[in-house]
Amino acid sequence: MSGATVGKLKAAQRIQSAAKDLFYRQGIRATGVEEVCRVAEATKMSLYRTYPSKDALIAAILSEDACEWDSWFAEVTAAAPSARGKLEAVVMAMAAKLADPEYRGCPMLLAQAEFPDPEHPTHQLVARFKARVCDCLSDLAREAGAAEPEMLGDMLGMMVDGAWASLPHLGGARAAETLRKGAETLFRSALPDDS
Amino acid sequence: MSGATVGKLKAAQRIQSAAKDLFYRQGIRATGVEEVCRVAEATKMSLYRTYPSKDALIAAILSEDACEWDSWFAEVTAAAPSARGKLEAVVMAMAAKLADPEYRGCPMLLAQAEFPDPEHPTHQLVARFKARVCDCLSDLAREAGAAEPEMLGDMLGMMVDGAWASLPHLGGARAAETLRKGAETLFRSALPDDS
DNA sequence: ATAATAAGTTACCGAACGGTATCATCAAGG
DNA sequence: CCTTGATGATACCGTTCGGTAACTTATTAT
Repeated sequence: MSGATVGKLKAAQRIQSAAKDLFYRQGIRATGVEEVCRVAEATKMSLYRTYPSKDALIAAILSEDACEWDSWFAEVTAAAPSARGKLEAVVMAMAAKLADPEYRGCPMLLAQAEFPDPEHPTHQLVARFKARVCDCLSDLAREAGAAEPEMLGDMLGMMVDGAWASLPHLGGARAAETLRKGAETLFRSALPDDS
Repeated sequence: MSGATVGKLKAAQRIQSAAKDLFYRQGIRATGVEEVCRVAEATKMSLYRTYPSKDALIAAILSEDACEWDSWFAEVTAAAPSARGKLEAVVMAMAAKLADPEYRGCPMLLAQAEFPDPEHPTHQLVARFKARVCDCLSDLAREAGAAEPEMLGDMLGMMVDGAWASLPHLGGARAAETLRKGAETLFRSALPDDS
C-alpha cells in the first residue's frame, strides 16, 4: 500500500509543486493546465484524477501555502523570549524574505488580485487567511501589553502587505529596510517601554 | 473636424471606459475583448482601429489612471497650508476612498498582480507609477522637515498599498481607520512637532 | 453634392482554453 | 500468477481567446 500511495502522491505532488511555481511566476490565469502537466512531467488525466478542476488545484495550493505560513510563524516566534520579541522576530523574518530575490510578492495577495470578485472562493480563502494573520499578530500585541492590540495587529498586517506590494518598485533591500523601520516606529508608539 | 473627432473619440472612449470598469471588477485577463465591446456597445473592429492590441488598451487605461492620480493628488493637497497638512490631507482622502464600497483595491496594484513577470510592460508601468507616488510623498516629507524624507515617503507609500491590499479582509471602515492611525504614528515619529 | 473618414456588420482565422474518453502500461500485493 | 490501482498516451470535445478581412452604413467638412 505504501508503495502505491507513494506512487500516487508522487504524481499529484509533482503537479501541485509545478503548478505552485508556475502560478506564482506567471500568474494563475496566465498558466494553462497543459503547461502545468508538461512541467510536472505528468498528464492531464493525472491532474484531473486528483483534482476535479483547475479551481480545486488552486485551492489546494493556497491551503498548502496557509499551512506553511503557520509552520513558518511558529518557527520564527519560537526562539524569542517575550511577546514583543516574537513580534520583532516576525518582522525581521519577513524582511529577510523580502530581501530574497526569489520572492516577487505574497502568493496569497497575488492570487486574490487575480480573482477580484469578492464572492469567488479563492478571493475569500485569501481574505480568511489574511484575517487570521492579523489575529495572530493582535494576540502577540495583546500579550506584549498594547493598549489597542487589534489596531496594532491590523497596522502590522497592513504594513507587511504593503511591503509585499512595494517589492516591485522599491526592490527587496529597500522594502525590507522600510518595513523594519516602519514596524519599529509602530512598536515604539504602541507598546510599553518595558516589554 | 471637431464633430468627426468627437465621433471618433466617442467610440474609443466608450470602449476604454467600459474596459476600465470591467478590468477592475472582473480582472484584466478574465475579461475578453468581445465582452468589452458588447458592454461598450461597439464592435471589435472599432477597438482594434484605435488600439493595436489588448495590451495597448490596458496600457492606455493605466496611463489614464496615472494621470487621474496626478489630478487627485494636486486637488487634495491644494487646500492644505503646510507640507505636513498636505501629507495629512492625502492620508485623509485615501481613507475616504477606502471607505467607499465601490473600491475594492488599487487598480494599478491589481493590474500589476495579474502580470507578475517583472519584464512585462504592464508590470513595469505600475512600478514606475508607484515609485513616482513615493517620490511625491517624499518631497512633501522633505518640505515638512523630516530627517529622512525618502524613508518616510516609502513608509507612507507602503502603508497606503497595504491599506488597499487589506481592504478585502478588514473592510473599508476598518482599513481607513487603521491607515489614519498608522500614518499619524509615522508622522509623530518622523516629523518635527512644529510642522 | 461629394469625397473622406469613422463606425457598424458579419464572418472568419488559428490557437489555446478547461475538461473528458478510451485504451495501454506497469508496478506492487495477495 | 494475476489482479488491482495508479499512471501514461493520445485523441478529442465545445468554447473562448485575441485578432483580421471585406464590405456597408452613417456622418461630416469642404
